[in-house]
Amino acid sequence: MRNRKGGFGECSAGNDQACPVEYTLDVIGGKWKGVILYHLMYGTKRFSDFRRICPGITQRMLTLQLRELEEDGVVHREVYRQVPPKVEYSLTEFGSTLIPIISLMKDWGENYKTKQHSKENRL
Amino acid sequence: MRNRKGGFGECSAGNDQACPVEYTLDVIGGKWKGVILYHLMYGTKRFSDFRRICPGITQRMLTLQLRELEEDGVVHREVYRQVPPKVEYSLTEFGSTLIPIISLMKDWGENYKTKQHSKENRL
DNA sequence: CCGTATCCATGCCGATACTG
DNA sequence: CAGTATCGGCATGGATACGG
Repeated sequence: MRNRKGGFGECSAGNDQACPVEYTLDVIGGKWKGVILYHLMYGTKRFSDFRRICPGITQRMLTLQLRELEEDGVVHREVYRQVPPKVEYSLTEFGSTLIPIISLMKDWGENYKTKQHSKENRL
Repeated sequence: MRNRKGGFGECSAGNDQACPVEYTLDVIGGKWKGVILYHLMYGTKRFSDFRRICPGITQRMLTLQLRELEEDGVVHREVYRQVPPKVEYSLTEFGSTLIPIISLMKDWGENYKTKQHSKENRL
């Protein structure tokens, strides 16, 4: 189970005591999931909103990542049956429990992305 | 720059205002980086320690992930020139700034990995 | 003990075209 | 507007053998 995208490594493969950190990364660590969750923190978004926010992502990938987040119960998908179609994505109550983590990652990224700590720059 | 492993998505590709969350995920989001950082929180580890802790990871991948963490300045690699060789890995001071995030991810994983929130189980 | 080198299968992901 | 379908390149990562 939960092997869909290759998943993140588990210590003691198949062990129930596998690192809890990996479980979390399995939920939020997808290539575009960080961006998606980050923007959902600030409110409901439509499919086209994400396409505008992240021009780099393809329809295919956006759909796949949103579906996985939905599967994991962190994102809610509300379909309005009308023409033209309208779909709204939002954090579920469960997904909201991720907000402290996303916020911390946002803060950390803001603090350190400008400062270069990579080895080559410290030589 | 920083395109080594495909990286995580950036909103407004090439924009400096790209999501800070993605920068963070780029550092800690590698397939095995979560496990590695998780265990380094509790102290210095040797190469062979990781192999014991994570039987699923190959030497190749372990090396690659450790090198990337070293490149990013979050992990320090101490080589003892002796026979048999001995190499110790530890968090740098910079790497320690990630501890709050790793800890939160650990807590979240522990709290929710047992409870099933995935869609199929909520039907 | 701690790696590197090489080969190669898998599948991720982008590009493109098409549908309700 | 919000997707699905299909194809294919190529990076990711496993297996194995070898080096300091």
